Amino acid sequence: MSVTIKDVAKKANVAPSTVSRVLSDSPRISETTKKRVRKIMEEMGYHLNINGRVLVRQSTQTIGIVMKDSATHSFENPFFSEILKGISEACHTRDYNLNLTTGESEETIFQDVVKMVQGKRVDGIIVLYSKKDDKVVPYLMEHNFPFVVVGKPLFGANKFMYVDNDNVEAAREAANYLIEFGHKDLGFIGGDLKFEVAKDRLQGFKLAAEEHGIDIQPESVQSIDLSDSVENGKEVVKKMMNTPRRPTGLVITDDYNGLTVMAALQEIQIKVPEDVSIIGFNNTMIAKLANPPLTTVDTNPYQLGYEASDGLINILHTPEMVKRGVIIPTSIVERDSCKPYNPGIKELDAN
Amino acid sequence: MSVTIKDVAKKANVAPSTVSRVLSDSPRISETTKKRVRKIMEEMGYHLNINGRVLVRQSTQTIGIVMKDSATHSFENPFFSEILKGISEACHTRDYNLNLTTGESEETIFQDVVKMVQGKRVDGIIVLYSKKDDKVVPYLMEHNFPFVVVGKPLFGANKFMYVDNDNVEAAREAANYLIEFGHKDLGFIGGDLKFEVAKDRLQGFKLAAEEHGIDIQPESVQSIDLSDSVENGKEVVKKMMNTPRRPTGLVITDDYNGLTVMAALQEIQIKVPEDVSIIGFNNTMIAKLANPPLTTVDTNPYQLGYEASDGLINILHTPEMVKRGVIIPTSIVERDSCKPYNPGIKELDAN
DNA sequence: TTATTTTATGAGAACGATTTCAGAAATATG
DNA sequence: CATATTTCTGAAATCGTTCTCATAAAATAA
Repeated sequence: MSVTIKDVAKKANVAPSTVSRVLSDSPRISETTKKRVRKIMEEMGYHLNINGRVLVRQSTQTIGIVMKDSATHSFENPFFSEILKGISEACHTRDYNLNLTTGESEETIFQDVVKMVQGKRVDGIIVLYSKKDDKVVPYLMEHNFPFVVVGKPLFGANKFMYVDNDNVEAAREAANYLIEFGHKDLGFIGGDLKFEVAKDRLQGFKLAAEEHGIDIQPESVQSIDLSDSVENGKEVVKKMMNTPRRPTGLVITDDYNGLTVMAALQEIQIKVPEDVSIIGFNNTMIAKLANPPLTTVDTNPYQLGYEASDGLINILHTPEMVKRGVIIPTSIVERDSCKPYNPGIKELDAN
Repeated sequence: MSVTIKDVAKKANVAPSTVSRVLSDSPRISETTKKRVRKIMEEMGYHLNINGRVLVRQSTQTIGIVMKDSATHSFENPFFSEILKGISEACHTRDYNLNLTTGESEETIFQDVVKMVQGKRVDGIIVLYSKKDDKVVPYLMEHNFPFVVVGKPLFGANKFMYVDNDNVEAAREAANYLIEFGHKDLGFIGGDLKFEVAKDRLQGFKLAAEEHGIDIQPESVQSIDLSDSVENGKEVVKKMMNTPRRPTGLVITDDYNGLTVMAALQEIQIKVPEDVSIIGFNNTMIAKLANPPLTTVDTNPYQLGYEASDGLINILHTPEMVKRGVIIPTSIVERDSCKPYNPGIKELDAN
């Protein structure tokens, strides 16, 4: 159908091998024939068929992306979009392609991964989460397949590369930020504790409280996640705010959830930041555009993605030179959702 | 390296062709040998190498996604994430793979497309935008490559498939919604007019105004888009609100921009919906979670993506059965950002 | 029983590139 | 001028499948 290397070879009166070498700009071909062959390629409208190359090179030059099951709506979360953007750009500069899993459940995603690996569809994989009892990472390790995880390494930490934030430290800082503002009743609204991020951030939060001799009411530690309905999420918040020692400062592990919290607070007439200060995570555009704009921990999702991608490609090229772990720094970006604690408020509103 | 069809064949004492036929469950192979071969495949840990198949079948079973240049931040917009989710799920049910362009500029994206097409990396392409003077669609048409565009067909409409909303009607309805609320001074904040969506929605907006004998102040029609900085966007809004006949009802062509508008209004002490009613587009989670929750035109992005994907795959399977255009219905979902016009307000705030 | 059809499998040529090995031509060396 | 080197190109195997065509064996018909 379309013009192949052989067609070009015939027309140029050279061997296919020569054409192939011209294609890869081999120094073993003289400039004159290169020019001639290139001209003929142009004339005939030749274009490399990548699949032939893939077969012999045993390399697809594409990397696979594994997201959490879309039941948990990762697509909805701008955090993932940002990571994806970072990955995408790193791939582009290194001339790699991107392949997305399309599975919806944990199981179908796993099958996608198997297909990618065994079918040799991709050269390496980026796993966009870290979760206990997940089959993906163990599978990849077992099969010795190059991969990097964005998140905390759960086991065999020294056996594969990961890119992560220091989430316990980040959460500690977030809590400290509120504490420094004088807040003594702190609340934590995290995500699904099956994921490591959520655990780490909770740990950091507790750590900060402990260090400052603040004790946390059990009711003030809750989790909502994207698989919950918004209504559910709001319920959780309302319940928390309806406890005797309701928090005046909230650490929320995701900007997206931050919006849910704000919506809930709005409904029960609690004002941010006047009545309660909240600090989010990720610094996605959501935080910037929220009303009021959200103070948040910038986890640099773009860079998370970029480093993961770049690191994976490095591993692919020089497997011996493995960067074991990359920790992307976090920083608090101050906006308008936090305020020094105003002792008057509490009594006034208490019921 | 890994076990191939030939290895299995040898061990099972059959020809490679037989193994291949077992793989595709051909009725021409007896159940007994099928069973035997399958068992051996299992034992040897055989797994199909997709690349061999791709080469002979001349089909990759993957479809390519082309987004607007990421300079315009399409990744950031949950609207695209939703579309992507729809595409992803359609692909999954039909067992197709997904390949993303990684280019950042219009030019590099175009090159990505050329690579996809010429390199035979994908069987078909979904173009996630419609834009005048864009090279992608003409290129695909010229090369007779299967594709569908999400957006309005610009030329050769009867030559390719598209999935779109009726954007002029949708915008007309949005404007009417405000008009029915008694708003007489209407504003429009659109996106980049290079894109067809933006044009259509502006047209619909003007149509509604005309039909109701409302004349629109030229200063009340502005555009901001994602490639602008947030600050720029806010400036535009503030300027518009600082005109003698400032609008009391705003149609905004994207929820995302809706947030920008709300942030700007907030800064100049204009309240939504008390002082100005706003209606957004797309019904992304942003709208749901905004403060106040945004009344918005639901464009069903998920379905937009799903239909595009599904349609493309249909085209790939039966090229003769082309659905030329699919129009996804829109509907207004009412939330809290719109209110009947309160004549008092205007005079009160006017300066 | 013989001829004919059906069923089950095998042989081998693709698919479109890359790459090793070898050899011809050109150049350098003695 | 003969030989050794270097430079350039070609032949052919290979990557892992699929698929057409042929054929042996089994089943059916005559």
